[in-house]
Amino acid sequence: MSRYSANEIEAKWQKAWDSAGIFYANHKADGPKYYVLEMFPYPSGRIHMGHVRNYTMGDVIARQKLATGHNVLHPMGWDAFGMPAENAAMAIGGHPKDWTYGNIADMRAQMKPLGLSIDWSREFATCDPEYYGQQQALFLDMLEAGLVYRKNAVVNWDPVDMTVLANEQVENGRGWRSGALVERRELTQWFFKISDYSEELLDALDTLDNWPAKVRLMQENWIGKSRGLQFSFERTDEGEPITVYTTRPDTLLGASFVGISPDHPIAKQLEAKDPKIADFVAECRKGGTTEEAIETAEKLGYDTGIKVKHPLDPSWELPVWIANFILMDYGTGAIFACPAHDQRDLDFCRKYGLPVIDTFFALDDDTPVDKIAFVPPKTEKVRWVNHFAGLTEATGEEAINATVDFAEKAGWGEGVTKYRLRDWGLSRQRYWGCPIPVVHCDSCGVVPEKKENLPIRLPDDVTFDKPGNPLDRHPTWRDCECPSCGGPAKRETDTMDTFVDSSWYFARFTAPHANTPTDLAEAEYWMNVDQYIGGIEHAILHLLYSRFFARAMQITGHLPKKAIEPFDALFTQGMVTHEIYQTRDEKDRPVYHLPEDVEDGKLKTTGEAVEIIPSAKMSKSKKNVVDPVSIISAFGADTARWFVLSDSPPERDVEWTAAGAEAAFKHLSRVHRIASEISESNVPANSDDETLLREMHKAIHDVTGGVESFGFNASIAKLYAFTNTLSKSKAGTAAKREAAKTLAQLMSPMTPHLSEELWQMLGGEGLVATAPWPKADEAMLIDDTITLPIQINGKRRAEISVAKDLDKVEVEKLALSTEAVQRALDGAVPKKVIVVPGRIVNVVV
RNA sequence: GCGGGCGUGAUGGAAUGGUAGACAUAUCGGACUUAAAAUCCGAAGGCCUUAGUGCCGUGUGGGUUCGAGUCCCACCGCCCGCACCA
Repeated sequence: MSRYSANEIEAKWQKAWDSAGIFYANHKADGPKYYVLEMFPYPSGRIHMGHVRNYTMGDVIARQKLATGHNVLHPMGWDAFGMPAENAAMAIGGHPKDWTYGNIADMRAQMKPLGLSIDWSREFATCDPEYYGQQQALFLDMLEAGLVYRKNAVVNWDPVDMTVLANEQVENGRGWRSGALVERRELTQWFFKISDYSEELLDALDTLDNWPAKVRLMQENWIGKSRGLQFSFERTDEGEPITVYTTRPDTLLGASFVGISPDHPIAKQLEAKDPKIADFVAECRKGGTTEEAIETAEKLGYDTGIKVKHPLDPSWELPVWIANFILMDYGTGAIFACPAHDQRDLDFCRKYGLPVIDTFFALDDDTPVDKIAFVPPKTEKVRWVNHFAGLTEATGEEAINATVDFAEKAGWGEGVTKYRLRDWGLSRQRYWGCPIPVVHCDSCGVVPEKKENLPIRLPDDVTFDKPGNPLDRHPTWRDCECPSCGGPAKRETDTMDTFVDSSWYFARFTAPHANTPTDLAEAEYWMNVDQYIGGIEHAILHLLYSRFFARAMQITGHLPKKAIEPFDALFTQGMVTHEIYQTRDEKDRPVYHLPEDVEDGKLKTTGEAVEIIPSAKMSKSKKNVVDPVSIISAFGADTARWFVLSDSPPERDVEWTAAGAEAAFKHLSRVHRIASEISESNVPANSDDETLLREMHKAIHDVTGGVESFGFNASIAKLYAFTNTLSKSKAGTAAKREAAKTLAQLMSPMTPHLSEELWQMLGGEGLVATAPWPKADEAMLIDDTITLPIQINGKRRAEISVAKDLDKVEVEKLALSTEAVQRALDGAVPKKVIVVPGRIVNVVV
């Protein structure tokens, strides 16, 4: 009898799959297509367990679809541009390109042993000129279609590194690398017009039935639709009226002052004239635009001296303040403040001694607002001081609608819809990204590059010894000819946000070698992605940007209409976690230890006891990482795959434990041993064959159901149970052989190598990977005789054994005749008997 | 503050409104062995001077139902997302 030696088996079958070429996605083949995609990795250099879990899930789907006769597209690529490569160049020298391609080679080598059913012929990296050149072509088409534009925008600026920082790169108001205080700076940047699609992107969320509700909700909140009243305050001087937007127009009679953003045009005018205002505005601009910076900032205001007239009463004058908490890029950059019914406004008015006017009262309480604002509820009745009828009872909603109607009829305001979603700034002052293909010409201005000059390649001869963008100080790269007038011009040195790279890669996979961004015929066949799998951390940005790009690519003729929503189904998987092992150094600072250095709660080296901190996401800094490569060499890829799928539901986190990994390995060894014994046994057919056959069909049914509904843990539980059944069965060899072959097939999406080995051992034809997926026989799923529990008043009291199709009346008779029911009835007639066929009997006494 | 999710044995978790705890881990017992490992077999939610197919039991309290872990309401706890958004 042979032993289970995973590494040998795995190498052997990977070779067999390769030479059979079964994972090449073939457009020409018969059968329905299926496109399964996992979010592609950033080439950091090492794969981690999170990758293993993500790609294994996708692989289970891909392999099961292959076995059910689909043409499967299951590609892999690299999200290869980005800051870490430049940081590595700055920290350890070398070139970002070499670092990135070296990492890709390393990671590919670590990934291949997992035995994923990937069509490697479609592999690309976003830093390949063939890829980013097509991205530049796409950019030019979008520019032509009016989907890209340039404008000034306020950004986080790191004065030491001399670059724009994303909000995520600002920590406590300081640049994450330089530690310098971040400034807000206005720069001319390129933007995608994603905000034009706010309504469309919001409405279409309703069509994404196979997306997690949570993700749809997060996108809905991010797009942030609101309905309100927009109107202008006339000034008492001759200046331009101030337009404000409010979602609570019903509080208009509680107005205390009008506030404008420090970036509002009026503030800018005043800034030029009045040095005090200039100082104040400068003060406001300090600090980043991040949530944290804003959260901790004190509310600051400055009275401009300007007065405006209340729209309902021209003799009522309100002061105009500049306030640091008002954002220029939401609404109109100006508000009217109602302190009685908004906490933020109340705090501000108390600080600066502005009046507080109540316009809403609770039904049973008319105490004036003191320190806590009373926010009128939208759906409950409150008493309201209204503009036309004095005091009335109304819900907030009624009050809002009444006010909008009133303003529109009176002609001084209109109901408008606003969105929180802002245009997507794509300019980055970095080297390692896709160059924006435009040039700046003194006589022609901003001119798009000619398509025949694409790709605009990144120069290789760059240095990272100074901060800032190396493209800016490259001696010759910037210099070029104006594509329009032929005169001397300068290339744009900003590169694209790396989110652009990942916003269309799924489309490129359908024709990765085309000399246009996509090949429409291929896209027509393969799109949409039938199943997309990735982390919840991409719930908003990546997925929203991709949805926008799918629309932009249709407008520019690069995707067919059907791909308006590129991902038919989305699954967000949980993380892989591990306990953290910690000791303390002489200064009581924590020292973390790798799991491989700890045994029985003690350090292997010194025997010192470690403190065990509850499981958390695997991270290098806490050292609670397990290297997939070492797991694969110790137990094999199938064990790693089996383990990451078992125990926890896929959307939840799974805790990696050494014991669990060993148990997975033991189980696979056991299956190997059982199959091996069967292949060598010779037991004649007998009465247990039928029972085993029924169990087999139940297993087919349950495992298939689990795989098709992302219940991998449930499938695996059923596979354990079926293995136990098979192991204990006294059935004849022929029946056991069939059952074992089916077991191999059912396991094959999870443990593809072992399954091939078992399949071969048991005399299966060809490769199990391409053998038709077994079908459950419905008739075999219900036993001839079933056990029915008998409840009395909803409590289980007895059970009866009945034929599966026994008539309801007969079942009732049988149930009533049981001793427990007779005892409970004590001669009385039951009030009611509920018989749920095949399920339960409930007797109400 | 707003929005969403989750609370089940020692642990991970299972359960279209129908036998709660499948399956696995850890634990305990037995077989095999000189012994251990491996393997195989088995026990196992809690309670009890009545060991009974007895009572209790899915965060807490109510409700709907013949029947609730599952549906509804309130509360407690934990987790996640968003947020000076007017």
